[in-house]
Amino acid sequence: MNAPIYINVAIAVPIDQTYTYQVPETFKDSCFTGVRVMVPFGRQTLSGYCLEFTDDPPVDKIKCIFDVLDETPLFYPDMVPLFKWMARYYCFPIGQVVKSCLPDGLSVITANTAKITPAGRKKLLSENMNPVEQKVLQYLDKGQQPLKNIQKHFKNKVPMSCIRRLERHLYVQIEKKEIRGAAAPKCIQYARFNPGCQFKPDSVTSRQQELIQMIRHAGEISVADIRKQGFSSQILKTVHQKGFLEFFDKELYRDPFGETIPPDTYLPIPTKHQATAIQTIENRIGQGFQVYLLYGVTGSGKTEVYMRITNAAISKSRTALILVPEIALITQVERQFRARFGDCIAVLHSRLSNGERFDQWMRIVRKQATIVIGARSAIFAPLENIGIIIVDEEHDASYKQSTQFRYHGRDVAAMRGKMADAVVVLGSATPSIQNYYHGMQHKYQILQLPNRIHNRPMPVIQVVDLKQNVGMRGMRRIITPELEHALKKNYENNQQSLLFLNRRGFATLPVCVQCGETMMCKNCDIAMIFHKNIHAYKCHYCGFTRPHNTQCPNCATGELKKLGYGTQRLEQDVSALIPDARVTRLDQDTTQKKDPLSTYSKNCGIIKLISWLARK
DNA sequence: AGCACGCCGACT
DNA sequence: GTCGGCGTGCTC
Ligand SMILES: [Zn+2]
Ligand SMILES: [Zn+2]
Repeated sequence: MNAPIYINVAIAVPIDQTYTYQVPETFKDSCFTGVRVMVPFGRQTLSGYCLEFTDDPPVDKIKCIFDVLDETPLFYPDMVPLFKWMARYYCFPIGQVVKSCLPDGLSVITANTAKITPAGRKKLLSENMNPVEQKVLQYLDKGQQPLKNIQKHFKNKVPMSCIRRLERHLYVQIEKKEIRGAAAPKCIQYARFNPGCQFKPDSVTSRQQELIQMIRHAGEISVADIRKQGFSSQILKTVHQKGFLEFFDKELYRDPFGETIPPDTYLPIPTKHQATAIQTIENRIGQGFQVYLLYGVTGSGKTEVYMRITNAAISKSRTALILVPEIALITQVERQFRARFGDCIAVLHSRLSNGERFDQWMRIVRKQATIVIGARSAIFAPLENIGIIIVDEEHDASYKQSTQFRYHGRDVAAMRGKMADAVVVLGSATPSIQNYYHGMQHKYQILQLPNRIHNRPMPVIQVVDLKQNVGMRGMRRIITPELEHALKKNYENNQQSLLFLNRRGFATLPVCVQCGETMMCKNCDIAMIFHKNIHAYKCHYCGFTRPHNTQCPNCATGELKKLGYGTQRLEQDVSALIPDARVTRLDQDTTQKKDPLSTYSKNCGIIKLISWLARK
């Protein structure tokens, strides 16, 4: 008789505790740290995460797990101490910590689902029944529904007791149902010639023979491609039934960017400071935990340092994790890394679809990707044996999650690095005070890149006091003579100009000509912004809109004057100022696409990017 | 978070 | 009596 196996399970409920379950013999070979398990929890059945094995159960009454949901663990055991640390440090229930660290769309939800019974259908015909119950039965007659949906459908007007009464009278049956998340590896059906068959050309029609020839020629080909070549699904079915070809599923890797990037052909020679930084970090990889603060001015070539030290980690058989604050920047960094490292890169960020994110996650778990580039949540990527964690633009506030589980990506990075004996590199041209202090205290080591690459001079900065424009109207308040001159000079020299303005929209201040009040959002107490493209006022906080001809809500009759200067207006005015220049606006309204910076890096013509990139 | 239990007032 | 509203406590 083997000793019973116990596991500690974290369940995504707001309870600051794990629970111990027994693993029955049937699951002893499939239950690992990092898989999800279905467990009985009170009267419910929930999915939980297997965190660790244990020998001594804390209480006497130990239940058994019902099922193991994953073949492959979703994370490696070395994440468990990090989960526990985060749960304590950020005061967040451990089950929900684990849940928020894993990609969305995996959670299996079990819902109490109500289903109408034959007796219920009969009752529905008899007509003499409580109207509320009748409505519920009619609703369920169209198909079974989770209890929550019933509540939602009837706007909480149906008391639970009513449903329970229906159950008691056996008009409905209530049982627990699993609703699986949508994210599963996307598979494509492929066909190939069945090598085991005895192919007799005279046993098929000429069209069927064409198909077989084509498939034999191709080796393997997706069913979708076969259909594209004009073969019907019927003919495919027939040939399959005759045993000449076989179908198989191939997992599709959804490349979020789908483009091939030519490899780097030459390596830039590092500057003296770069070389020192690279050497220092490289020597440390594999020698234990250390945080470096890479303090490099803009244009000093931090990315080159990142790539060199990533390469060092890879050649020491370790993995690398690169955190970038903005999704827009991920694309840039990814392109450079892909050019040097090829396909062993996974990308994780919030704009991937659940399916794409799941694919990337599993590529990392299966060690098909050893370099991960991503935004904040990528710090939880299931990499094993991490050699280096790089946090680019370390000072950036978007590393701090500001809802729910309020972790700080940069601090978690430091802790993960510490637990994994990895090297952590925090890069910034303007380090955060906290980390600079750590550097001064020699807790972190500061590496400086004081010069720009190729000894390019630092940009000339001229501060222009806008107070000199106080009396001006329209664009002259914003575009000073100095700026106009600089823009025109750039245009004549065939160079780009970038203009930054931290106000989205066209007019940012709708003021009533009659009473002088500013029109605020009725929900949010901030000014409504006029947007030219939708020709309406919009609240940037809640999205509430009002039509363009809205009258002052305060005095009800006053016209609104569109004051204040936003990016759309700047775009219009600059176009008027230099009519031949190509002007592109880059703000949240135009940046929704996955690759906003591509135009920026490709076009060397005369482009003005009027924008506010950094933060909403 | 669910879900039970239990107590109490408002109805048949 | 019974229904249902809500406060309290538990979940391996
Ligand atoms: Zn008014
Ligand atoms: Zn609003």
